[in-house]
Amino acid sequence: MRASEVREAGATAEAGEAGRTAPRRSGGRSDAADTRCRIIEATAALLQRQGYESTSVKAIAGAANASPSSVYHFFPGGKQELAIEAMRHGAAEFGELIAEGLASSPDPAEATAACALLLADTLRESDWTDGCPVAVTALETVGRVPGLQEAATEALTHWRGLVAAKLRESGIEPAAARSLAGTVISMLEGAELLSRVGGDDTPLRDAAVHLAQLVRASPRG
Amino acid sequence: MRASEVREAGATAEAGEAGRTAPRRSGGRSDAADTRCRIIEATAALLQRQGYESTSVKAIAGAANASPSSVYHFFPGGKQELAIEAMRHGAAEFGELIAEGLASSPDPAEATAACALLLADTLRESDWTDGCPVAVTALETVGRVPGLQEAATEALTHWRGLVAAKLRESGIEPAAARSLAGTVISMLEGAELLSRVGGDDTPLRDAAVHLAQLVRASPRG
DNA sequence: GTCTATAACGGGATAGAC
DNA sequence: GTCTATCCCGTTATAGAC
Repeated sequence: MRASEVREAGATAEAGEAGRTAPRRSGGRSDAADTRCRIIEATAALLQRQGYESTSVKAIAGAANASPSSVYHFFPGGKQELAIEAMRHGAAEFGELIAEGLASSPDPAEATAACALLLADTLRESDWTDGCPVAVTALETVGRVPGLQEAATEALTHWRGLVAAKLRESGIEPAAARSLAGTVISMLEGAELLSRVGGDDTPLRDAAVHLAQLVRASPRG
Repeated sequence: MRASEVREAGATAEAGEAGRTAPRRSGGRSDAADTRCRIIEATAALLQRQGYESTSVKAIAGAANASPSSVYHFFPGGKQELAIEAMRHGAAEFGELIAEGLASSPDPAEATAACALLLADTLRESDWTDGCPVAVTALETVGRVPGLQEAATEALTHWRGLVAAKLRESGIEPAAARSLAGTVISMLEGAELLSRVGGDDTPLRDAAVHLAQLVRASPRG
């Protein structure tokens, strides 16, 4: 989900109370699957911005233009089940963003730097709200909501795999590629944290430079 | 605050209900300043582990062996005011940890790596609970609790300053030192996130290797 | 300064009509 | 499937006794 879409969804939910009570034309795209999808997307956006504890089921329902009981209808496991599914959804989209950055150049150093710059642009253009969809929720619930921790670990592993594949394609040794890819994800996560908290994308831009340096210096890079 | 102290404090609070209701001998160290201090330390420990939203005033009072109204007595601004002060407290201690790591070697590359390894040990030995005292709370409340965001920014800036000073001492050019120091903090934050979520200190250990590489390659390093 | 008690509110979750 | 209404609980914060 792009930042603009998130903002639109939020605005619609806030301003569109009339739309919720008014009968919806049945020829539209508002079938069950669509409602379920809206709930997941709204949850993903809220988790990305506020994390798990600050996001109420009521707020999710409001943002998705649905009633709280609809949420429990589609997700009998309640907030936890929904959050897990939403995290997977957000993680997949974030993975596409990383893949887009990696694909921007055949040179692995430039591609890695491009990832950091892409995150910097996305974050700044969203007024420092659209960061990693996993970080806040994962840190908040580590050791206390196993399903979320598992989903977060899968996401981080997947992203690392994307980077590692790019590094290996470029001739970097598999063991070095794996380790370096983990460091790339660590750096992106940390720099995004600093950029978001400070309201300044310098950390992500510096990360781009230093990541490129690291990749260039790696064996067979 | 060390991990062992945190655990002791928690255990005391849970098992020591009798101690709370029993009259305390007035010759002890339980004066007002001490109670206030216990509240701050308990809050810092809980913020570090669970973040802001998951930490209730009741839980803080329990962990500090005090009553909720004592909390409001010392911190009329309520949870926010207390959290800000606790974050500053935790940030100062974390700064000492970083300084300890930096002081462990005259070589800036080894010193930086030592920081990452020190965090890895601290985190693992605390069963992945004692991470950065700022990260969770800062991410959770970014854009919504300005005082906390400000305290977090101050902490991150301070830590970066510690690293930058070490780099400059070693002859690295000031501009490069500043930028590289920011990247060091980014990497530590990100690697700690990955280590904590994954329950595996490999990211922090890999970060140690790659940070040392970066510092060695920096101009005049 | 610390206690007990409670107000005021919002949270997650459920029941049953339609 | 979606709505309205509601239950129960935990939360922040305050009041007043001691």
